[in-house]
Amino acid sequence: MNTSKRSKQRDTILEIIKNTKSHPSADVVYNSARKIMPNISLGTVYRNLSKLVEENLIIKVDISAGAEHFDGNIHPHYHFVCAECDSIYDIDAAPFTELNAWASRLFRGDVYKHSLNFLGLCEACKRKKYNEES
Amino acid sequence: MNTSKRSKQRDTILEIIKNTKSHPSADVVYNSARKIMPNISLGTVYRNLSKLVEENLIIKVDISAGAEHFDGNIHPHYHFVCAECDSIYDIDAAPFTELNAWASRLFRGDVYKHSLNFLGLCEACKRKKYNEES
DNA sequence: ATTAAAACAATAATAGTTATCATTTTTATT
DNA sequence: AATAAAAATGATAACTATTATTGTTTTAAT
Repeated sequence: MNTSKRSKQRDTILEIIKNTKSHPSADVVYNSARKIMPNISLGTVYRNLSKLVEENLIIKVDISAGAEHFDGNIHPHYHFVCAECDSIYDIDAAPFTELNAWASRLFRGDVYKHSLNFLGLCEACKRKKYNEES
Repeated sequence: MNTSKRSKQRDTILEIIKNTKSHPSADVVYNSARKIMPNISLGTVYRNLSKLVEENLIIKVDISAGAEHFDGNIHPHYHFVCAECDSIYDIDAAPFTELNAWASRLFRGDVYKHSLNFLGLCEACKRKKYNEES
């Protein structure tokens, strides 16, 4: 009893996100989608991104950036954010599930999950900085 | 050689944040401040919050909420966010400094720091839910 | 007291997102 | 294949959070 109807727009949006590791924002998805469907509207992109998140087909990256970012990798994992270029990268490692129990011991309340973000300088920006200095 | 001049507005804003554990947003700080200085403007609140963060007198909480939230507790610590009421709580425990080295091993780039947020149900919402069910 | 830098209040502008609505598409049923 | 109800769409208005602008006031060093 799924109350949603398929649409070319949603399929396109899902495919765009599944085929990139760049954790795009709604606006970036919109511009990619327009190359395939020039008449797609920004509202449609936002609506479908929300729906895809609800359906657990994609995830919303839990970072405090200006805009929301989305991830086609739905396996639990952490993220790295570059302080210089704001790029988001996946950390390819299994999360520390025991952290939830750890927090439960310190806090009166139920702990459902956690998110762990690393901030630093990515390889590309590191290289750029090195070249500028030399 | 500090290029900033003191103001009653900034002192008031700092005091408000230092005297609460509620991790207020700019808007909440603005409304608190207006009770003390009715003519303070919202722009002044935003400007001073940014400045206080720059000066490391307060921190900006690293969560992906609708609005920014600020914390007078400048000691490194993690946060708990309630999925029901969006309240933010401090986790009173020393951070796992070794996580940065762990991430460095998995990722080509320099890791400066990390932020760890727990999501769950706070004690107050837990109690509320329990009373509704009974 | 003078003066330049900084901060201010008021408000306009911007970015990101959500809501509205008339039209089109999907999908289940005939 | 035709019908019809539900859902999705494009266009656009509205909204929320934040930043920028500007003329005036305050601060603090001389």
